Amino acid sequence: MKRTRVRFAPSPTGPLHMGGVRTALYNYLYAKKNGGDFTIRIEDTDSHRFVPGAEEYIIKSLRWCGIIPDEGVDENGKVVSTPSAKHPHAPYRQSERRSIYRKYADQLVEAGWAYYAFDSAEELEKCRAAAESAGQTFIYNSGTRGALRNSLTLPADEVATLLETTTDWTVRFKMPEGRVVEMDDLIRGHVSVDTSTLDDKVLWKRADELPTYHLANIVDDHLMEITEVIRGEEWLPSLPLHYLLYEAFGWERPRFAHLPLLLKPVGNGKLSKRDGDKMGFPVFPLNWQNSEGETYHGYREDGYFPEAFVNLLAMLGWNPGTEQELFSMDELIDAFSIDKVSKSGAKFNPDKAKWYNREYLRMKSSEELAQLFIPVLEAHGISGADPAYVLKVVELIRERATFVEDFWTIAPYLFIAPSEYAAYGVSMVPKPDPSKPIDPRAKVYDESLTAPFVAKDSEKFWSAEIYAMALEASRQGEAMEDYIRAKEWPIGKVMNLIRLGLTGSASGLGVLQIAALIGPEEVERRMKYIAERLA
RNA sequence: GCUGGGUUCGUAUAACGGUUAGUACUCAAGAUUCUCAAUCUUGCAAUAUGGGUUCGAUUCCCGUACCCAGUACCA
Repeated sequence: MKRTRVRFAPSPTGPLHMGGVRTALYNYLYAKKNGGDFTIRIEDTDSHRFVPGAEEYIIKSLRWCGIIPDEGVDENGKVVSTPSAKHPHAPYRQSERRSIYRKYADQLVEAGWAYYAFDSAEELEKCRAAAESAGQTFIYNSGTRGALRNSLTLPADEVATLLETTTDWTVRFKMPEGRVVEMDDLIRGHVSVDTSTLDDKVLWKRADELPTYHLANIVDDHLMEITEVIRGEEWLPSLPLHYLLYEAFGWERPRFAHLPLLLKPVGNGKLSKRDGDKMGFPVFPLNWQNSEGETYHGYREDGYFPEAFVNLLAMLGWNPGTEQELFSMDELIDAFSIDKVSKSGAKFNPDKAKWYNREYLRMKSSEELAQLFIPVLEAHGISGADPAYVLKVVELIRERATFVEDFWTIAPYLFIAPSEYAAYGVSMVPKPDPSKPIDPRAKVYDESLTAPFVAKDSEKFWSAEIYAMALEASRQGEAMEDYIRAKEWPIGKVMNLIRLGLTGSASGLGVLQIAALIGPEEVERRMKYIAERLA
């Protein structure tokens, strides 16, 4: 039995988005499930589209997710360029493997599976334009190659000269005529394609002496002893070519699995990097800044736990057939099975993503969450917070939080006094009730506190009354509820007013809980402040 | 256009010829409460469509519609 070996082969043309991470994850799960190796190979055969920093970003992203390669371009942050016991197949970057591919391209030409093509890009462009104006599509294949400039049509000596003297020729695959390629896909089952619909793909380019994806991919997968190729659905159309390439080389081919695409949450089409910022969710694992200085949001920076991100990604297009939804990486490895991967594209649901994060947040201990919360507090200018106090806050808020950041956004007033009051809250302060006139001179409450209201106008009597009750009640500390009930005051109204004073907001945590946390002196201070502000 | 792939509640999916078509997210209502969340309970909501095959089709076959991908000297 051959050892299972899979690879994740990204192209460093930009940041890896969540669809790419999912592809890597499924490869990783498959490898680990089968006790095999997960390798990373960088497919940088397109010299024009190389983006600095992209490769590093990809490796860092996968590491954040806990997807650690057994073998590959980078381990522990350093470049692996020369073969070693641990890295027998190095280098893992195709640009560093340049010298390998030429001989395979030539081998195919010698065997009659490929030929040299001398058509310039402009000539081909002309062919395409001509076909298009005739309402057809130009295909470089058995139907057209006889009329084009290549080693099949040109005399041998001219071919030899061109090979020597020009530098823009290519090696093209000679797509056989009239064959039906029968293929098997681990996810889709049997697929067949007629070769007459396929074209003579470029395999190798003299201009930069680099192979194209197709050649490099097959050669490297073979050399690296890959047993299963698990990749995105966009590769399904080139599967016949890849099958034929294995046949041409006489190599045993790996098994293939084409994963469904990740689709945008609303509307049609696949998830693109713009969708996230438009719809308010990240599409990248980590923040990414492009060359124009624009930053794209990352799951990490938006507060997602890597375990939650991995979990939600795993469940997009795969499911174990049970009702379990929460999986650790080890559980995923244990449950993973490629034939449970669905065939259709999965629309990403940001709400569900948040749900996953909340579930993971709830699984963490309050101590751990408090630890994570400290830096958030510091970022908001709260330094040197008492760890015991922070822990109490976390315990009070944890059930309502989705992200660690929420510990701050839900109740900043547990750390700083409110300076503004929500308009809605202020509007809820009771208005005068004509049917229930209050005697402004009643001496039930502290006159110094009710005075501002009484002095202004009778319209505010009722408000003043409530303020006075709230102030009085707030002085009772944690006993305020009993006090209010004993006095038979309208508990909801009084409590809401105290909450407004304490938090600046019309809704939120329990008043008693807030009072207990911030302490009686702070309660008094805040209540006096609101009395002055709203007078 | 052509070639290939896909199609179960709004979303992710379960049901590998026989179920009142299940679950989760979202949404709605109720309970609870000093408010808001959380929580609990209940509810709304799906087999794209037309033909076959079969005693019986979500499930198998064919057509149609729609969606997606590919159609580069990009991956």
